[in-house]
Amino acid sequence: MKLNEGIEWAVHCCSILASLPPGMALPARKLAEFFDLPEHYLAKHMQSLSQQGLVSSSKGPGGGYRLGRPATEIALLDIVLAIDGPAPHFRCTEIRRKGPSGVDDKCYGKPCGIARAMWRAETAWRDELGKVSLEEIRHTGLEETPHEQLEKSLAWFGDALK
Amino acid sequence: MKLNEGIEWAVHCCSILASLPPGMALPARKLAEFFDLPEHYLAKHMQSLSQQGLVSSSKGPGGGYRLGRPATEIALLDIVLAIDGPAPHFRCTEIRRKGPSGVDDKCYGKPCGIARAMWRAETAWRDELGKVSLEEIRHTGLEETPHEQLEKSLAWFGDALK
DNA sequence: ATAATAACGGATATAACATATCCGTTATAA
DNA sequence: TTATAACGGATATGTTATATCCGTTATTAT
Ligand code: SF4
Ligand code: SF4
Repeated sequence: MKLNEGIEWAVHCCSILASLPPGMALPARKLAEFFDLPEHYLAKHMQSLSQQGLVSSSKGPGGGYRLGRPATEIALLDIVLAIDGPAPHFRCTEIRRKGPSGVDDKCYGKPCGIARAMWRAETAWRDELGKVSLEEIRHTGLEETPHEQLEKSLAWFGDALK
Repeated sequence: MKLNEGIEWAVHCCSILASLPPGMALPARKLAEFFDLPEHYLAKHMQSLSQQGLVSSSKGPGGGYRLGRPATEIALLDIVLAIDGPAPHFRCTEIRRKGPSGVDDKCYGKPCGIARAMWRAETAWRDELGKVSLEEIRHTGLEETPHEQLEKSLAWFGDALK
């Protein structure tokens, strides 16, 4: 199993948006250019974020994306779910009731212990992602980005926003 | 993202093997029949379990699979990893160093905060799966299986093992 | 007004991966 | 000797992820 690559892209983009001066917006085209990503495909992911309200969009020249709410109120989990969708990773197909020993569907109430254990693990995963705010991501990112790159980025965004 | 369906199959099969009388073995053919699964594909998954030592196999008539060690010493995590493989679900592609602001690779030491957060969540997931033993799965399964199905299963396996 | 920008949704095309089958080989028990 | 069964490799099929393309609408700048 492999997680959608778009998750990585989306988190990076949100982190950039979180550092944007208030009132400013960045179009998908610029974000794609900055990370060297396929423009139209990234745009699709940005639209997913927009549908979830994580970012707000504005059309036309000077338009683009900005955060939909403060970075302190966006969890890593929100971004992951926006891209990955809400479906649980483990989906039981009820094989217990198949085959020669299966009995009537009515006899099976709740999902079995296997499914419950898998879902517990998934809940632990989500909980952990829920604890991390975009603001933390942004802050850590800023601290750990090489100085030289920070300067180049600032200059580049300066041009882009002009 | 969707987890391999084989995980569900494999856990169910291991749970059956855990209830097998000592010394007995079940061939993949019988397991597939019992759960109404594609025989050859299930066989592939059983081979994965075998490679990891979770089950031991014996060839020839009367052969098949049995547990490779006591059910108390097999974790749900072991089975999941045997089928799903050891690779982490989140794989960062280092997009931070791409694009116009990227600098030399030497400047990036450890993985960034995004990757670390994603991996922390995955660790939480694995930890949760590591806490569940196959013996618990088996026990819970036995308790929650409808009476009628238990009887049918016992009869069916009685014939199969004869 | 007009032209350029940009989000948006839908329709593709392509690549990657999961699912499933098939085959030949080896080992082993009846 | 025959039948069973695991094993590994090759292949086929289906489904999902990845990526592009198009037409439309909204908005800004000229
Ligand atoms: S609910 Fe449990 S027993 Fe039923 S198919 Fe899902 S995992 Fe198997
Ligand atoms: S290590 Fe972090 S910054 Fe680098 S590509 Fe992975 S997620 Fe992005």
